[in-house]
Amino acid sequence: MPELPEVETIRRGLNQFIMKQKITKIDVLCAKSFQGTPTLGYVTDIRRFGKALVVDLDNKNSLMIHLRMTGQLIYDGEERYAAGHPSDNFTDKLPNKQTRVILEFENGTLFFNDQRKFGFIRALPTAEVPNDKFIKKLAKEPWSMTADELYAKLQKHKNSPIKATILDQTIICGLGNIYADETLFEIGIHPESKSGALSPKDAESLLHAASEVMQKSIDSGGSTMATYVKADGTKGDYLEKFAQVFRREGKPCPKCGTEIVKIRVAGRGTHICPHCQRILS
DNA sequence: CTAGGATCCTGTCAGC
DNA sequence: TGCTGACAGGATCCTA
Repeated sequence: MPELPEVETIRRGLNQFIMKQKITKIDVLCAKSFQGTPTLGYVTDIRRFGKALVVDLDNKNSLMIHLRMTGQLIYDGEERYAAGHPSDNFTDKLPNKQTRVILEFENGTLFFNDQRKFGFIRALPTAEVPNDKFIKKLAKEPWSMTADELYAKLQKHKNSPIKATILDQTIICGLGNIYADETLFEIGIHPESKSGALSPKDAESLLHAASEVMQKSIDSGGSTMATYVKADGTKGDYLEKFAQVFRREGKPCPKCGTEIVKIRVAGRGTHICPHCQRILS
């Protein structure tokens, strides 16, 4: 679930709360959620690779964390910092039914919650991080990629719908279901368009839109996540104020007023303006 | 090699 | 009320 902007928001939050702190104990409540051998030490760095986080420790080991669809990281210390899959339980008493791993720190506790158990924490030597089978395959993030590079990849997957192509982290890194829909809306391209139908200029505007959409979300302090449950416990309007099309089916397109429609593309729920987004051919 | 569909798992919601 | 199927902010595996 969390896409690049949410994971970056989590990274910044954790940087504030667990950097230089020592992990004193790790409790694995669900074996599937923790790969490798738990390891204790001081946090020396918190890095992000696409949608994955890597917590480096001073003992030459690292903890790679991938939240997948429903992962949450909630730090409970003097104050609580919660981010990840949005839900009411950000304010729950923890651990709860969805808590899979508990990392104890000197001054607080980090809970890894994950309803569907698709996410995981993986312990590995820090030196092996660049060779990790997931991290190794990641493509560049949109702001680091040239239009020529993207265009070449689109040609390589010319028969796949463009939405499926930009969800593939080995082609372009960071987009998930929300930002893919938002990006394609911004550039007025229908998600079912074949990737090969995009021109080099389309590739350029896609990169630009993807960068802007994700950067805007990061800049708003993870409006999509961290502020979802406000201090008083009420729900924030994290998607409402951000999304132009995502989960806005039945509502008017912000550009032209046509009703937004939900369809299915590449096996995922997909939101479009049928007037602004035409199928390229 | 690419493309498309099933699959991992739990929870919620719409429809009967 | 209780059941059923569809679906979910991701990625991998299997098949054609």
